[in-house]
Amino acid sequence: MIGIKRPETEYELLDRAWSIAGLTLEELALQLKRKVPENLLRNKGWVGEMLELVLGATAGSKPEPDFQHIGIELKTIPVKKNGEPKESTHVCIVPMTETQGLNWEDALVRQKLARVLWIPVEVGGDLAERRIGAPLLWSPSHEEETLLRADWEEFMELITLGDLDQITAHLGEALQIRPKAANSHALAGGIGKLGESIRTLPRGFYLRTSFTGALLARHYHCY
DNA sequence: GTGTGATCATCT
DNA sequence: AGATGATCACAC
Repeated sequence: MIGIKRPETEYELLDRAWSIAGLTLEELALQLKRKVPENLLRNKGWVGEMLELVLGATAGSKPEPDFQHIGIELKTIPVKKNGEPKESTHVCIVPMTETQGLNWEDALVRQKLARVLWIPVEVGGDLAERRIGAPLLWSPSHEEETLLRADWEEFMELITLGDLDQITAHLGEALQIRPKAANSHALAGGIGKLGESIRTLPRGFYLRTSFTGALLARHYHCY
């Protein structure tokens, strides 16, 4: 069964996600008539792309939630045997031009995180044998949103003031900014210290592992 | 280059 | 070992 048709409701999407829970990646790939790669070294996004396919996400690289018609973003999250995430979670590119007057309410990062379908996938060992976990449909709690917003506002102020050199992955409690580019020589538009246009390294917003780990634990621990 | 899907690999 | 900075593939 290949789920190519997009789910029309939240329930339909969640139902489909539950239907693949427990499958190995090999079993999922078989359903999709794909080959499991040897490893993820040159296929870092492979697991995420398989899940997009089977859940009926519109393949594409548009800067919007995967299932915009029902307001849901799909995120696969690599989890260790103890259930904790192994990696941070990329959310979206960081806007670095025309940022003045940008509100949290309108921020793409808020739109994407407003409702997320988390699909945990085992990490480590043979790629083909890793299992897909139980889906979790999540929206930030009031506390979580407050945290995210505070980080975002701090970052956007630095960007708007041209203080890009002050931004490192050490900043931010829930959200962080790290490079997001083909390589360290890539250039994107930005704002200089004098308000002028500059070229700088493209960056992305990421959720810290501590943040996603806490939200997974909060929802899965009650089983 | 931009933005999607992310994980890799090096440094501390 | 964990986190930070760097990198890989693909569509357009």
